[in-house]
Amino acid sequence: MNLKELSSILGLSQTTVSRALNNYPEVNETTRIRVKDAATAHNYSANTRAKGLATGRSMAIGHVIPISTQHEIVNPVFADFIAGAGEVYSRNDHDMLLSVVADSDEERAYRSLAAKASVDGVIIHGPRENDTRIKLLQELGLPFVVHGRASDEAADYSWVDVNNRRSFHRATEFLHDLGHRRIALINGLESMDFARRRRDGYLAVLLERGIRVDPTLMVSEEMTEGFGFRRTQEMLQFANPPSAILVSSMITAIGVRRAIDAENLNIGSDVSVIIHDDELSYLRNGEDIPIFTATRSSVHAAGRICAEMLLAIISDNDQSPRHNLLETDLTVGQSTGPVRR
Amino acid sequence: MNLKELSSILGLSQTTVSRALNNYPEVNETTRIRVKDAATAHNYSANTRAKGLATGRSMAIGHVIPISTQHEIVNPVFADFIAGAGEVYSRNDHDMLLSVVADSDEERAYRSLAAKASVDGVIIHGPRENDTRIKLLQELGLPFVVHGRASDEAADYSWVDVNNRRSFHRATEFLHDLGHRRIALINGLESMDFARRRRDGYLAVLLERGIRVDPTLMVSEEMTEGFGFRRTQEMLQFANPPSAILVSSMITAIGVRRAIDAENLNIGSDVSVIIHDDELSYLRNGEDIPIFTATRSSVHAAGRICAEMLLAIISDNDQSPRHNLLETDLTVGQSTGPVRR
DNA sequence: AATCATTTCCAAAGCGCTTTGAATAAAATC
DNA sequence: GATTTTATTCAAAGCGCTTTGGAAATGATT
Repeated sequence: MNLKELSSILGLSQTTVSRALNNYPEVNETTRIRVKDAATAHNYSANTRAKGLATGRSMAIGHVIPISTQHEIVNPVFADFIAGAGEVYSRNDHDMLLSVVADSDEERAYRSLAAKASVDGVIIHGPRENDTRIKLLQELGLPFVVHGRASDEAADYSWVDVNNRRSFHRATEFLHDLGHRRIALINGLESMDFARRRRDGYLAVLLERGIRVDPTLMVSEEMTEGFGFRRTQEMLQFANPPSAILVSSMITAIGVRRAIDAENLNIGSDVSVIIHDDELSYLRNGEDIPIFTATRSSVHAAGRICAEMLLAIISDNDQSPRHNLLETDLTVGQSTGPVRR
Repeated sequence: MNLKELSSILGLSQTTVSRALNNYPEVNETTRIRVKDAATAHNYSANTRAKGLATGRSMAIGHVIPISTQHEIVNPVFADFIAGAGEVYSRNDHDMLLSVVADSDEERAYRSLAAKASVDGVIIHGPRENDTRIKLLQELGLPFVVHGRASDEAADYSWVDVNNRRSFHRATEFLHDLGHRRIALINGLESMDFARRRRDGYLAVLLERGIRVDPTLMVSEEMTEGFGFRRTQEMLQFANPPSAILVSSMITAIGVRRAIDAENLNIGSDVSVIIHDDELSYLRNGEDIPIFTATRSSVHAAGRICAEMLLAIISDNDQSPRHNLLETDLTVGQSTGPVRR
């Protein structure tokens, strides 16, 4: 069923039928209703590609996902972000286009999206050190929103980010206030911007409060469960082990917990733990009382906010950069307590 | 940059340029090279929508994802599946189109994909009891592959599935051989086909070996961490608690472990645990020696296999159903041991 | 009744590509 | 040297839609 058939059934021109369906004013309301009913009855929807060709818009948003496990992206956090963004797209009749590409092909993927005009905009995930994507997209003239920020990018651009620095600053202060002086940081890859900011927040407190920085208490890697387990296990063997641990992800924290349990130590009393909690649907931080004391910020909501911002930029046709800095909650759970003397 | 511009730059007709780029034989090799070089130089790629309109193909595969947390889909397993499928799509110049929709809109989403002709095929995730999607897609004539199977669907269709029944049958036997008689099953939602099959495998062993089925040892819900924790905690309070637990997911198993640890019991010696391990990138089941004894099957690989099957169906233009039943490995880890007397 | 403004509808052009059918040039055959 | 084949190239139609620039019909105004 296409426009031609539908309009001949209705005895109307394609013009009128098209206008009726797209809610243009210059069509009689009676006719409009008749047309819409017929469209429903014959299960007609305008062919995406033909419509796109005619309007010059694709009604789709692209997400380029590097395949490598070196990146933070094929991880559970991603599923929740995508779910949030996808909700917004659907609600606004947009499609979500995912490109899973090898790391080396990332730039090419963006160029191709732009050249083939297959999307109206893109979301950039997990900005890194010396990220070239922002500059590239500005050159390509493809509207975009960054989930996160790129510290060493001079140009202004639209982003949605969590206040990672303040978040970890507060968490570190909280631990210090409880008397902890040996505070470890189990961070994400510090080539990722968010991880750098978290480290900065952590280091700032040590500096402000005159605590010596111990590099053996700072580790940074891809945020897997195994990483959390291994590094915690190691640290607990130290002559002077940490009394508190700051962990960048729920996933990693699960490994941290496993290591602490394996040593027959108690979280909260023997070792305090604060995590960053993205509020993952499938890995909730407890029900009423949080399991872990946490800096909390919903990545699902972040997905929604990014998508809304991007759609607004596209429809307003206003490329002037927008920003949204989300603050985290510091929610106290059962995993922190005063330092043991 | 479009075809018209490019061909006028080259002093050739659009026909020739198009044919050169699409590797048609009726074009001089010298010309082809000249054309391809120019295309690269001017960063030309054919407009997706125009190409699609002309060819009648979208070069995209759709995935419809119901939003509700009642379903198993916005979960970490999904991220790995998508990554696997996406790899295959990229390699074959296809795009992946994600539709995140409310549960009630699922059917409409498929109809719309078909009517708008925006994809060449779809993957169906997580078939359920009385799943209507298979029938619907057959009516719509949209090629598809099901990840999983639908027990109560009479019609034949293409699927890729794990041998869930045999998998849990073997796992249950393994526990029984170790002397366990009180074996609990912490399963996914049993409205989901895979969960039903796992239960069947489990129940078959009890029947075969003359063990009384205890309904209080069988629970079924969405596979979250919290679910695993709560139910394990409850069961461990029983007068006659389980000595072994079969868990349908790594995520749930993390909660199970938390509950066992909280009781100061030891996994492997006090309580044996076998999980189903999807080999999630971010939640590996240990490095060399598995943490959990597990029935193992990579969901990432399943994504690849589904995608390959679907692309083959589309390009061979052969709708005759194909099947792929994947067997799991039963890998012994540190979480199982002989029953304590 | 004549004029003008509104409302409602339509024919046709155009979006950027592929593909059919034909034309031209070069090579091969007689 | 005339004719047929083969190798290259091209003009134009068509994919299914939107949108421009009328045209026809209706209603309001003089």
